[in-house]
Amino acid sequence: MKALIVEDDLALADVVAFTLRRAGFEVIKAHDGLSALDRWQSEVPDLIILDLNLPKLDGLSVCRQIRSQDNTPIIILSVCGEEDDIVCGLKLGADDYMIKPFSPRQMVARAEAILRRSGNTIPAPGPLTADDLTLDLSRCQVLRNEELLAKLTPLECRLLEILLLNRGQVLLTDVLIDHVWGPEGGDRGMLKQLVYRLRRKIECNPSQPAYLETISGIGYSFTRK
Amino acid sequence: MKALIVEDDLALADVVAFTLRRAGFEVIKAHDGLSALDRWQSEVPDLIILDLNLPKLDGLSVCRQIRSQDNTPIIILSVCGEEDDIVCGLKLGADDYMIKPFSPRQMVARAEAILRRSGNTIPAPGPLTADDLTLDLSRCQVLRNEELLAKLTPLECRLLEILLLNRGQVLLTDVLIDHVWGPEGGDRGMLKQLVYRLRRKIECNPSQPAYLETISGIGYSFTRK
DNA sequence: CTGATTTGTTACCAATTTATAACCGGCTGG
DNA sequence: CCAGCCGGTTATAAATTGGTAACAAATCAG
Repeated sequence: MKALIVEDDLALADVVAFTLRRAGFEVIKAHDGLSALDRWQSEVPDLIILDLNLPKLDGLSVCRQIRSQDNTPIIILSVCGEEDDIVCGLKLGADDYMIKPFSPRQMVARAEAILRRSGNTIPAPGPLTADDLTLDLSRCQVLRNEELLAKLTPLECRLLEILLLNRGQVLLTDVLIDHVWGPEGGDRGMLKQLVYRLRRKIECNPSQPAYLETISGIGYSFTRK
Repeated sequence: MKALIVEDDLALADVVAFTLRRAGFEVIKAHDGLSALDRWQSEVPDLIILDLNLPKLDGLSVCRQIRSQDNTPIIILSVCGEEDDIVCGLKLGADDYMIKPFSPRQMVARAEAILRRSGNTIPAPGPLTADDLTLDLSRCQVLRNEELLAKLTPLECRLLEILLLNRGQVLLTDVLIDHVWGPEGGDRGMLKQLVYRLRRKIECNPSQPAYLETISGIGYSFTRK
């Protein structure tokens, strides 16, 4: 299941991308209206998340262009106070809308609802593994080589989840905070603390992490050695 | 006995499906009006649960179409505040209606009432077993190795039922609450209490449960050891 | 109506989880 | 150099959670 995110705010685009990836989507991005149409034609996504306020070509035009050719499900994003644009977008054939700011969970829920309506099946997220580690999300447990390594708390579980979903990539501190606590929910101190506790549970030698690497000043990364 | 569920909210459709299956129905689903008619013609269900608010073809139209050809029992679903639609649906020949949210039990009761009225017999659910335990739903009794272990109260019975139906899986507290008390019906305190009482009846050592495992912060699971 | 059973409510405790603050060493930019 | 930031560590406080118990309210059977 492939989703195209069209959003000029890079930070927001990242949050949306990670959230959808976690829900099992393959994600591609575009940061202006023209490249959005490019990507749409070349990649043929199953779902489009479309910001209305875009450089080069505004979201409503993108919406109209796409609708003139097929009915790929579209969720439009808009800031509070632009109700007219939303109505306009829905008239142009968009399937749903969301007002910024919104919670990642809400977005996944809407995306799934729309795909369901358009007759698609929702991908089932498989077990998360990396190297010899496996994360059992339903039980909040980490296994190493099939055997129980540690029981995680709900927050630790969410942190490890997003790290594993994006293993090998560097995740910005803000992105991590957003995913674990939601918008307006956490700060760097709390993340520092959470990383520390997670390392103590999953690293053999927590002071010299083998899995959870620090990228100073940027964020963290789950590295496959 | 075959039931067709027409509902675009997949989560709700699942709950309804689950409930009817437990009551002994074979269940098929449709998520929009058009496919509902398809399924109805191809599967010839004995009962239809029909949401009114549907994509592609609305519930009232579906109802009219079906009634124009035969009188398969129909229960319509509607959200609070759409009384007009319900009246309209009943005029079109629907047999009963329910306002969302509703409890699963209520739905089974209505379904059985309608089938009884139309001269059908109601299926008898089979016994549920796991490990050496057997739950006799009709008598609210738990057997261990064929002999009586405990008499359960109706609520305890419903709790054990959903746990056994999903043995090995982790069930979220909210899911359990919904199944036992219905939406808007219970809270975590009541569930905690119910689990406590159930454990005292079925566990050899209630303070170190062998069957009913706690997944802290998440929910419970019936584990087969 | 009476008594037993079932269910809901409240309180308490222990354990766990999460938040907050303080300290330290290293690095960096001025 | 050094002031400030960053990240790791430690300690402690606050909040949450789950188990237990006692009791009140509701329900049900005789």
